[in-house]
Amino acid sequence: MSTDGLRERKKRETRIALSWAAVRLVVERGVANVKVEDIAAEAGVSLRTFRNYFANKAEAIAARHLDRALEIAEELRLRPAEEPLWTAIVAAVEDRFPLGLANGGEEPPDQQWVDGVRLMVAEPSLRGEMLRANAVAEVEMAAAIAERTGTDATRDLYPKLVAAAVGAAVTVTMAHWLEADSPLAMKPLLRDALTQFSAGLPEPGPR
Amino acid sequence: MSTDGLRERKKRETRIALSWAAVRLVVERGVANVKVEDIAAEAGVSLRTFRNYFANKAEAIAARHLDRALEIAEELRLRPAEEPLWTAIVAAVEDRFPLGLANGGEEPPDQQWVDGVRLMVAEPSLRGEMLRANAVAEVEMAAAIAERTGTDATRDLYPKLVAAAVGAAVTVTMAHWLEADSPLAMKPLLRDALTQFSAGLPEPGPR
DNA sequence: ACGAAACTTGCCTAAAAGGCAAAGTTGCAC
DNA sequence: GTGCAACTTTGCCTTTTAGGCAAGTTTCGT
Repeated sequence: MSTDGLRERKKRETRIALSWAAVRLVVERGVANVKVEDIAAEAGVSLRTFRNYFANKAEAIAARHLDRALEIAEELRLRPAEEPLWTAIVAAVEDRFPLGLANGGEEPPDQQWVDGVRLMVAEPSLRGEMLRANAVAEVEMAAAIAERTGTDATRDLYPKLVAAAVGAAVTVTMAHWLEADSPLAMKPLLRDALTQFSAGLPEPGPR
Repeated sequence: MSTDGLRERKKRETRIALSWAAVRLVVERGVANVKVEDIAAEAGVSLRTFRNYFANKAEAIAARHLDRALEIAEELRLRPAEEPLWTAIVAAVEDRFPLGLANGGEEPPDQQWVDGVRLMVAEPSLRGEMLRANAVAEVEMAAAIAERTGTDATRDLYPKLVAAAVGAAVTVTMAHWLEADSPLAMKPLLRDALTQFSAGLPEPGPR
């Protein structure tokens, strides 16, 4: 999956170094107090090189998010073809989601980090960029779904709708999670959101 | 709905003038060949005033989209409370959607305009901003849905999921429509997308 | 009609953005 | 291994964006 020669590997490493540097600095100091120059310096490359990789701060920051979303699509492709669609989707998401959000999803993220992330995702430009990342990944996701269901990624609405539902489930879950005062468990929320999308969202009966 | 005194009205007018100017110029010339200064000039205000209204080009352009999305949420609130949720949603969307996309949805948009719009929405920064506009409107939408269904906009996932589904339906439909070679009718697509979200997205049976 | 509040504008500085070409690396064929 | 082609990094440079601040105008409420 990654013996592409030195050149490719270095490039990926630089890209990741830059985007992690961006995230770290912004979570620490707030987006307004980080210059692109700082990010480049932190990652050990020139400002001009930063611009070869990313058009702006937001894109650099959202790159981690994008990569994760693409991995979910990739994972979906790797799942056995016999597996029912939604089973595969839930598995793919839960598998690859342990969000690069914090370190690797291992240790419980400390409060300072969470606060920083909250501030970060509240930033308008960032939100847009993360949503865009979702949209990019949804194209891959839709293609994977089309393959798996024998639908047509170009002409049919279905695979696009499912892909969009997955993206929406992830987005809504993260938002809900970040808004909650008491720390919620992420996985059950995610599973719940995906299940509701797959099963439909009929109006809840009058109590 | 709009006798808010001169000040408010002028402000709204300026905002709209600016964002239409932005859209027109960008559709004509492409986003790279339009300076913020040009937009301000076209709308008859100073560059500095532009910046009082919008942080950047993308935001100005997406403002039309945002306003439309907010109107849909507003319309949902106005619908009779007895109407079933999804009936009301479909009606609200179809009612307010005749996309400011072209003139007002009346005349069939001419080819040059459609091409321009295609280029415009292909622009990465623009896509992000439009998605962000959706997200902003979805908050309102979720609140309206929560009211209507007796759920809690803060604690429950349901209203957020439905709002996200509406946003996704609109986005997917527009993308699908813009990608199609032959001109498709928008309304049936929209209705179809919404219906699928409400009813669920089970894997299509093997043919 | 008058003062408070809000809006517009110009001025100014810092930062972002991106074209271009020189210098440095890596990959590949021989 | 050598050498050339392709790609990457970097510095330099110019234009554009972004936004703080304060002076001048317009609108609002009483």
